[in-house]
Amino acid sequence: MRVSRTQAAENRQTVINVASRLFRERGFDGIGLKDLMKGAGLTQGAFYKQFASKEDLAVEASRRALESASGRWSDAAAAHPDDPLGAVISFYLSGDHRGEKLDGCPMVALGSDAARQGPEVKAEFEAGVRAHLDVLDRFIAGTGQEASRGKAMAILATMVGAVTLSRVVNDPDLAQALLDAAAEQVRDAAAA
Amino acid sequence: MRVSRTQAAENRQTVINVASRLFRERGFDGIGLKDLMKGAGLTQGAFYKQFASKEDLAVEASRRALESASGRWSDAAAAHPDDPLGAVISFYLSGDHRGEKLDGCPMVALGSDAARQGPEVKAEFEAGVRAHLDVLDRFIAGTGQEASRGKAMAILATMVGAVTLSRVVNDPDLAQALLDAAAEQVRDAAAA
DNA sequence: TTTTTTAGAGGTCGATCGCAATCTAATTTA
DNA sequence: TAAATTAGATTGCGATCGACCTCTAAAAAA
Repeated sequence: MRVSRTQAAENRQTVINVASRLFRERGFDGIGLKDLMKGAGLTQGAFYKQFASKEDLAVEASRRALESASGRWSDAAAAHPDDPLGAVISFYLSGDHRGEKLDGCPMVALGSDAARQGPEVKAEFEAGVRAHLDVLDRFIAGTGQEASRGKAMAILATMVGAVTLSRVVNDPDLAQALLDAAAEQVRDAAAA
Repeated sequence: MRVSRTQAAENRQTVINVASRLFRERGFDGIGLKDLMKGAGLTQGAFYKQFASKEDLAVEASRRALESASGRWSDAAAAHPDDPLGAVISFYLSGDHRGEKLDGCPMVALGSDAARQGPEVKAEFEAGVRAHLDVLDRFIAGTGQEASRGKAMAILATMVGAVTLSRVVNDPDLAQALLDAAAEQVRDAAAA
């Protein structure tokens, strides 16, 4: 089935979008190309006309997921001009976000996996980390840009760690307590 | 080749130990039973005499890894009675620990993976999280046990998140900055 | 107590059977 | 015609299991 040039380009984007979600849900090793393509409404044979390899797709999907994630941060902040940082904290450290395995933060969903990937995937994560830090920087009560950068790093680490931990425990109360404790510390740190 | 009862028990422990390391290095899905057993000096056929399934082994290996990890915290603290918390922070948020994929913290190495596992694996991680929190609790300048628990949770989240992030980026300077920023915030939080 | 049996635990090797990633030939239509 | 997609083939590894073997450990017999 031949498809128009623009349609083909759309298909490519669809595959990347689907992959960015399914990788988050099941891990890079947890989903095969067949299911991945099926999720995009295509068959596996079409894969290698669009991507060089599964790792190539992992790179594209990582970029897409990270961009989407930092975009959500910017959006949340923009929607609450009175307290942009508070808005980011509230949504990120929420029970809802804990449950959002598919669309949630890729640093949480794929952090351990990304640490085992090649430099190209890591480069995407590195860019994503920097983008998130930039968003935080903008809203932190910082004395100088250097002090602010350090605060942003600690805050990002706390947030990522809290959601990660909240997902590896069964007890919902413990999970919520972890999120709450992190939120409190992050608010303090940002204000200090 | 039949072996003695104690030898068999030893073999079982060896498999668990090897698995606790290889799972951390390559993820639950990243290593097969054949290589796992080879690492223990046995053949794959012996596996099902000792374990019901790969998931069964994942549970045992998770427990082993978490116990070892919280043990390291206790040991580090015990070795520095003057500043137990500082000792834990220094070793955990070090460049060395960042590079210790095999023996490092399982919450970092397997956090994303564990979130996708069944409740039995998560139960081991939950117990591990609680054990780590207990160690922190003991050394935090806390007003009451409740305030201290919250602090411990935020500190643990920050530490886990920082090492995770430090491993998903390529740039060693950024990685170190993340660890340093987390260490500073954690020290402040513990003293507050 | 000492010897002899014997059940079966713990092991090896190899088979199964499905799914993985990857590539090629054929099909379709812009 | 030629680009885009497909179905199907290939090749290899995944978890799991079964047949068989060896000897330990515990019971039975001396």
